[in-house]
Formats: sequence, structure tokens, C-alpha cells
Amino acid sequence: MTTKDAGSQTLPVADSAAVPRLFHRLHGALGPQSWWPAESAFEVLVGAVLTQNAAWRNVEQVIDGLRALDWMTPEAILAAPPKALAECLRPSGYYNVKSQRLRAACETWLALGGEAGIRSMETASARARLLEVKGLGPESVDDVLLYGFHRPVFVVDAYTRRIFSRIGLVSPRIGYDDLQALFHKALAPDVGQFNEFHALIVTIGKWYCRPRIPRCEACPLRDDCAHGLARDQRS
DNA sequence: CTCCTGAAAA
DNA sequence: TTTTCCGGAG
Repeated sequence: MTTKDAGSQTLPVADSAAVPRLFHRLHGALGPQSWWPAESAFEVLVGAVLTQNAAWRNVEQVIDGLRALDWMTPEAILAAPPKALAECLRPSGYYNVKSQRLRAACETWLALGGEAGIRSMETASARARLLEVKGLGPESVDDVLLYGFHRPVFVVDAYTRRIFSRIGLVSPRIGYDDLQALFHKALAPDVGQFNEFHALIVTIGKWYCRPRIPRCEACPLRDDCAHGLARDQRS
């Protein structure tokens, strides 16, 4: 092992056997999370855009609002007056940028042949095409692929980076692709497990591995975590 | 790095 | 009152 491993931002101590072990620890402690709360692949796309740096609680308000207006289709969103659409998105924040991102996503969605068209595409090409949309970054696209189209793509987010860097497996500045690659190497391409694992990570990040004041004492990963163990020694 | 923004928890 | 939220573009 060299000191500079050609761009890999996984720490030298990283052992990928830890990854599946952490999954089973989480699943045993928290149980099934039953994600993603959506009724269609398109609704996953909508939720993915709306939840960008926004609490899901606020996203739900918008989703309910879109349903009430009968706007939960790409055609309806593109037909809606831009001003009215933005107003509808207000509760989820960044409503001006998100309304533009949503329409851009709807245009590409239809251009690709809608849900049926995208379902017929290879995962890699669907991912590449969706990433071209201004406003769809890797996390939003991977949400759609995993939760909307049941493709074995591991979703990475800020929680994943924070939790796994605190545990001591990766650098806190690791990039999206490198972090995703860690999971793809450590796990079999199992859609059910990818679904559950990411959902569990979100729950841990939200309730225990918080940014400023983590609740390490009660965290299910405490015994596997460098950060949690360091806290023990201080007390 | 900054900006985009409202809602609710802490 | 401050922090945080299932990010992404410029």
C-alpha cells in the first residue's frame, strides 16, 4: 500500500468487510425503513428535486399540493404557469430554482419516453442522460434509478459522508463517485439492500449522527465508530 | 467558495 | 435565536 493510492480517498485502515457488517447492525437495530414514499417513478423524481437541501416534512406539503392540483405528471407540470408552479413549490424552499429544475427534468423525462422509455434503458445510459439535466446531480439521479427504477445503484448523500468519515472508513472530503464506489465494491448489487441501507443511513444521520451535537451514547453504531469510541474515553 | 429559501426543531 | 434539512450550479 502506497501513501498516495492514485486518487482513492479511502483511508488505509478501510476494510470493506466493515460495510456489510454495519448494514446488518443498522438493520437489526432500526428495522425496515420502507422507502421511498412515492407512488410512481415520476414521483420519486419530483421528490428527489424538492428534497435537495430541504426537510422531507416540507417536501410532503408540496407533493400534496401538486396532487391536489392534479399536477403530478410531467405534462401537467410543463403546462402549469411557471409563476404558479413556483408558488406551489414554496414550502420546500429554493422554489425559484427548484421550479426550473423540475421543468428541465420533466422535459428530459418526456424526451426519453417517460417512465416506460427510461425503464427500457440500460442503467448507465439512463444515468448519463439524467445527469445532463441542469438541476439533477448524482444524488437526485441515483434516487430515481434506485427507488424509481429499482436499479442496483447505491445512493450517497451528506449523511453517508458524515457517518462513514466519523466511523473512520473514509476521508470527510471524499467525492461522490469514490464514496459510491466503496459501497459498490463492498456489497453485492442487491436493490433491496441498497434501498434499505441508504434509508437506514438517513435515519442515523438524522437522529444520532447529527452535524454539531451527535447523540453517540444512544447510536446503534457506537461500538463500530471511531468517533463514538473516542467519546467514551473522554468520559 | 457562495448562492438559492421556507419550515420547524433545537 | 440558531441550526438543520434525503443538493446542485456557478
